[in-house]
Amino acid sequence: MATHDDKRDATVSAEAARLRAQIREHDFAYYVLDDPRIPDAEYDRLFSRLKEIESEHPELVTANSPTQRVGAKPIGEFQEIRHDRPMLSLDNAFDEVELAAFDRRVGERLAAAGISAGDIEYVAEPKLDGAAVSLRYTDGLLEFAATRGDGTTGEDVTHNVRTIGAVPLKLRGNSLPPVLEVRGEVYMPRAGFEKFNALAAERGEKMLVNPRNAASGSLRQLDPKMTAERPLAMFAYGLGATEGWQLPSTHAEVLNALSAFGFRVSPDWKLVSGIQGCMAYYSKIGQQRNELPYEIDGVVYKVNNLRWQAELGSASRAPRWAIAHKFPAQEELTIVEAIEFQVGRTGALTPVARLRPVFVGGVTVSNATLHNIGDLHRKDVRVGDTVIVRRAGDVIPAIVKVVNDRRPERTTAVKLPKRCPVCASDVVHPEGEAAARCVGGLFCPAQRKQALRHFASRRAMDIEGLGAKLIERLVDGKLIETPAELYGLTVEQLTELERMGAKSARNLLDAVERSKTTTFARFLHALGIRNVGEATAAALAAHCDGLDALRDSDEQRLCEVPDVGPIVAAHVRAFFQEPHNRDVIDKMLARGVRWPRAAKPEIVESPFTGKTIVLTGALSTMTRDDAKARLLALGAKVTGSVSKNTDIVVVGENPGSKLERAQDLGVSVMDEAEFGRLLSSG
DNA sequence: GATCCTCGAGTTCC
DNA sequence: CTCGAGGATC
Repeated sequence: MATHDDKRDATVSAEAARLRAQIREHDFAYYVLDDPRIPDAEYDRLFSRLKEIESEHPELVTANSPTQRVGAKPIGEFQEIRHDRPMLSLDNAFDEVELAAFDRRVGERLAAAGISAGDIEYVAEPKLDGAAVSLRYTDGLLEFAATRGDGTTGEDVTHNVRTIGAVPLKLRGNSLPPVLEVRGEVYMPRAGFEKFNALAAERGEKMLVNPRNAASGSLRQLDPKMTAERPLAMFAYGLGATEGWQLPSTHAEVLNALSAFGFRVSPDWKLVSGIQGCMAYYSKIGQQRNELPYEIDGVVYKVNNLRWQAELGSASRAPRWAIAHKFPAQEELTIVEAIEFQVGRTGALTPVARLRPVFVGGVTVSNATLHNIGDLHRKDVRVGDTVIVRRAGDVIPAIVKVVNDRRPERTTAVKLPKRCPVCASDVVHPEGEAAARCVGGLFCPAQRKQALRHFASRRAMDIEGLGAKLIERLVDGKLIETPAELYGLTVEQLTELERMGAKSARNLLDAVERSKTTTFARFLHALGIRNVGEATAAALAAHCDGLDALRDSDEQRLCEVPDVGPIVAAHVRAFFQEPHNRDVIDKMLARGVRWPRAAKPEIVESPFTGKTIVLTGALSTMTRDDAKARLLALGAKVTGSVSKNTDIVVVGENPGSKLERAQDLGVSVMDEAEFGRLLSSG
């Protein structure tokens, strides 16, 4: 029966080969082309069938089989690998002047060699923030992978690189070179980074600091199983040593050849000409920077002509034919010079780090909030610490983490002050709450000033020109203590202040006068009752028949108002029970603050009526506030965050994360043009 | 009791 | 914008 078995084995072996080819094709489509051809379940089926065959016929297992990406065992330590051709780093240019100097040097050197180049042609591509690797293929099979190391000798990370889906274990194509060394960047896509961290946080496991560290850290795992779980990818960008292969004549052709071999090459590379071309590319990529699916720290320009590259050669550390044009860093190191506590309107104590000024993401940052005492202790930031400051997609600087190795000796953890730094009242920190608070209330000058600022703010009483600075002077000058006194100010009083002439005084009084006529909702909002913001104030105003009714409502009645529960009701009730508050309100009313009963606005039927709408990005024809007001008038509900209850997301210029979230949830999205059309039609 | 959805509050720099 | 927490809902 030997012949029968032979025949069967041959069939099985053929099936295994066929499965491998199929899986390789699907890997290529998925990881390299980013264009999956079959459902995951179907892929899994092919994969488990191959595993099944291989476990029944171990003799059929090949080293480059897709099942062998994660090798058997963790390694003990990294072996050294010497690069046949050194892995050089790149010189940096930080501005146009340095770039022009590079371009000029290239032109001069070529001219010296008798080459008249004119406007030099460069291949421009994004510079990824990851870890550089060199992959050696012999006869089309991945032999080993090494890190850059010192450029001459790197570490053998083959076991880890094999686990990366975008790295072919076997090259595509028919005529494969006997030896091909491919240089590329291993990186972690942003989405993968975020997903990994979300999962790690959920499981209480260690989180990754940023995608860059994540990539190089992942390559230095001893156990390839760990690396396999990291969502890594690779872009190929160049060649090392090659044997038995006819080199193309330009770098652009090299990139195309790498694509043909089955590597993923940056889809954003471009041929540009001269400095103008480079600068145009730089600003275009710079604009896209935050939307790219991976993190970059600049762009790279390489002389396209390979013969010219050879002519230019290399200095000791870096080639003369390429340069990295860096973006301003989005993450920088700096030193914490002090940690202070600010007191907010509600008495909340917020720790703020005063930083040695540092240039991050295009601006100089000197302050960063630490949110609350819990956050401060979790990060354990201390005075004198070196910290990583980030100003990424979001605008607000944040302290990412402390660099522990650089902590000076004899530092102590920051303690929550026992007394308010402004008024010396007690500080309480209720169990289970994030915020610690000064109990001083309006006795505390900080809280009083913040309360007044809130009262005058645009979305409350909208007193033009009355900002933080002026309030500070009015309170310190004992001209006002509560909002009621605002409505009794005189020109004579005001002009006694430093640098306050008759004209400025008149302007302020006019603004105060204008604010007297307002709406019930704005007035309620302006009072600054705890947990009563704009929306809740509007709900209270709509539900209660005037101030007198609201003043005397008990908690049960208040709870009938939508969005009001026992906690908010208690705050509202307590506010109006307080004699001082009643007094201040009465004074304001006596001095002319009023809200003419607005006729219930006729709701115009429109495509937005009854819909829940979220606005994101900047609109060109109106402000977001205007858009919101018009939508409200059409009977729509405007909220701040996208959820599955959202009907429409209106997207302006530079939309934030809300657009992404809308796409995730399948919420319908509308651009400004369409939005404007529907608004005017309604 | 858990989960989802909103709202409120606090914050940075130009 | 982000976090925390109150309210609503299942």
